[in-house]
Amino acid sequence: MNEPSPQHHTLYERLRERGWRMTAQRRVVAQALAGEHVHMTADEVFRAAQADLPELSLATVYNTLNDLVAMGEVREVAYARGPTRYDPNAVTPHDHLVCVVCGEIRDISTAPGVTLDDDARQGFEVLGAEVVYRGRCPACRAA
Amino acid sequence: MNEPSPQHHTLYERLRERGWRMTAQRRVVAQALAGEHVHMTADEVFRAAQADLPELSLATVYNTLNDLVAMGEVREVAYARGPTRYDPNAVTPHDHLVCVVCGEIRDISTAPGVTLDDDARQGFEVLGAEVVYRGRCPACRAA
DNA sequence: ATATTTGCAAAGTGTTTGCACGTAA
DNA sequence: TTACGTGCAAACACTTTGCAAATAT
Repeated sequence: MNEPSPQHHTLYERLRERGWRMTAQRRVVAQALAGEHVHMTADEVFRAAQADLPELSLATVYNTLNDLVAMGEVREVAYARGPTRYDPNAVTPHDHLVCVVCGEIRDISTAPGVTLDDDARQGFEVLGAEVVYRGRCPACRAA
Repeated sequence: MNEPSPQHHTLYERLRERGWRMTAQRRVVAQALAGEHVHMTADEVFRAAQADLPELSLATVYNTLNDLVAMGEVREVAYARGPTRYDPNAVTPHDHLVCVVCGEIRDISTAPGVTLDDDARQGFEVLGAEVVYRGRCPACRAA
C-alpha cells in the first residue's frame, strides 16, 4: 500500500500497484475517473460507474473517493458552491479556471513561481499551492 | 444601490451608502463581520449577531450573507470541507493559507504577477485570481 | 480464515424556501 | 402605503454512518 505511483499508468493500474485491495466497485470507480481534465461530482462518478456495475451503491462511491483523496491519488476541488468535485489528475500540478456563473472548472497549467518566504508562511507547513482564477466560461459569456 | 464603496468605511457604513435597505438584522450581521482577517461560518455569524439581537433567525443570516456576496461586499471561501466561510475583506485583494487538517484559513498578501495570457484563458473572462496555499497550521503541526 | 468492503437505509450537516406577518422608506 | 425583509418550520441537497451480508487475499 505504500509503493510509488508512476504517472504514466492509469489510476486503476496505480491502485493495483499500491497493493490496494481491489474490488469490482473500486475498479469501476477508478475507470469512471479516467481522463486528463475531468472534474466529476460523486453522483456523476456514480452514474458512470453504475453503467458497468449496476449493483454499485452511492455510499461505496463516496467511500472510495474519500480513500482516493486520502491516498493523494485524487484531489478534491471545492471552489464553487454545490457538490464537491474530484480531480483524478493529482499527479501533475495544475491550477484551475472556475466559472462564477455555472461552476464549470477547467484545468490550466500551473502559474510559475508561486512560493512563500518564511515570514509569509505564518508558521504553516505549506504542502502545496494552487491558483484559482474566477471568471465566466465561454458558454456563460455567450448566454 | 449602486454607488461606489470606499474601503476606509466599515461594512455597515458602506451598505448604508449604497442605499441598501437597512434593518436591525442586517446591521447586526454586518457588525458581526467587522474585522480584518475574519472567516466566519454562517452559524458563527448567527451566534455573534444574536448576542445583539436575540430574535434574529439563521435564515435571515443566510439571506443577508448571500446578498452581501452578490453585492461583492463579502467573499465566499469554500476551500475546505465543512460549512462555507465568509470573508468580509473583499475590498483588498489577498490570498489564503488553508490548513488541510482543521480547515483554519489565514489571510496572506496577494502573490505578485498572477496573470494569464489569452491562450491560457481558454475563452474565460477572468474576473479575479487567488492563490490557495494548503498545509498544516501551527496548531495542527504541534498536535 | 478473516479482516475488509459492500449495500442499504437511516441519520447528519449545511442551506434554501414558502408563506403569513412585520417594517423601512 | 407598499414593496421588501423577516421568522418559522418544513424541505432540500449532499455526505456519512451502523450493521449484517458478501468477498479479496
